Amino acid sequence: MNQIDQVLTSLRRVIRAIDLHSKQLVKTASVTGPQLRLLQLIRSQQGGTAKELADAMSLSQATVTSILDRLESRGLIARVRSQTDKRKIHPQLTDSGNALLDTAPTPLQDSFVRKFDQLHSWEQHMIIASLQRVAEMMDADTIDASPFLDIGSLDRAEAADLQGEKHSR
Amino acid sequence: MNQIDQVLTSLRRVIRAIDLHSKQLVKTASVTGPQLRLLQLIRSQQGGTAKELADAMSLSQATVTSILDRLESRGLIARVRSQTDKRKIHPQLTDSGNALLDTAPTPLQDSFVRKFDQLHSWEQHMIIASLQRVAEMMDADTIDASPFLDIGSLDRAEAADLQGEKHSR
DNA sequence: AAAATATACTTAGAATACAAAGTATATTTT
DNA sequence: AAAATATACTTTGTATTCTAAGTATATTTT
Repeated sequence: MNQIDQVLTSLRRVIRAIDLHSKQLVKTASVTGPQLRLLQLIRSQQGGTAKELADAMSLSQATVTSILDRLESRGLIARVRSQTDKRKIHPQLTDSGNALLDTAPTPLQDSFVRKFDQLHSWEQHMIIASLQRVAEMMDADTIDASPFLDIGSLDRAEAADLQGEKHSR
Repeated sequence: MNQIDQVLTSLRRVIRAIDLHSKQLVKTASVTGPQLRLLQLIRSQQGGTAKELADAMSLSQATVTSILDRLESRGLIARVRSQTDKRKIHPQLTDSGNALLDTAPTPLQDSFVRKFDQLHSWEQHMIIASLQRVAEMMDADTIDASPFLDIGSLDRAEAADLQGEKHSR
């Protein structure tokens, strides 16, 4: 198996594990992974707009809309329209949304978190650096066709940051 | 941002990049990422069954069924039932399926492959090792609730291998 | 040989995820 | 001030992904 195949295969395993966990989560916490993560972000980014939440989650606005729909229909959040700019929505946790968050587990399987915590510090850093490297190499691509990307450059973080502004030009 | 959050965030970025690329791919190759990867596996695992393909792709059988449906309806594959065991399906590439594969790009964006190839060998190995480590730590979880997993053990590869046999017990 | 179990696949239903098109509001240009 | 653009969100339509339940065929037990 060549190296790109190994990358592809292990990523697919990871994606599947996340998905399976999300589906397990429904049974214990009665919310899915993305729903739980969105709830957490609504709490931590108090007063944030739907768009800001989408960016923070690396999801499209359309996807966040549909997750908000489900959370709203279950009474976990409320959509509050901004007074100063009526286009904007500020999702707010309801009491039951807050209550659910207080008892919910992590959005990654506990046993993963436990195992990760037990790794040596250098290995944790290696894993995070590798994941970020892959993310940078991959999502730099999505800035249009990015025809003039200087591959040697080290500060990819900037390119990644630009992503959120794709529509602003 | 804590370490688990960094893992979660970079994974989400990677997943999104893969998804966006898959959607770009439709425009150039008229198949999605999963469809293309399935076609490749059908070619390389000549005579394999649907279940074997699902395992190789780390997908459920139901998902492979639905991807096969779409490929079949477009005439890219044919479902051939096994003579010796009529429960089994052996997907076969049609002529147009073969033709498409010959002209299709890689299932990861070309520019990612190019960038990855340009990394130093040690960095490539570090990335692959990290991804596999994460995959092992995550999908070892999916072996039922795995209540008696020895966390200290190093040979996680075995646990991961068992996954494919989940239904055989 | 009949009944019970197991395996391979499909179907049904739900959540996630996207792009593209649509609507409402805000900002900029003319 | 009117027209043109831009932004924020929603709607529509499609694909992917899962589980759970269903169907058909094979294997094992009784």
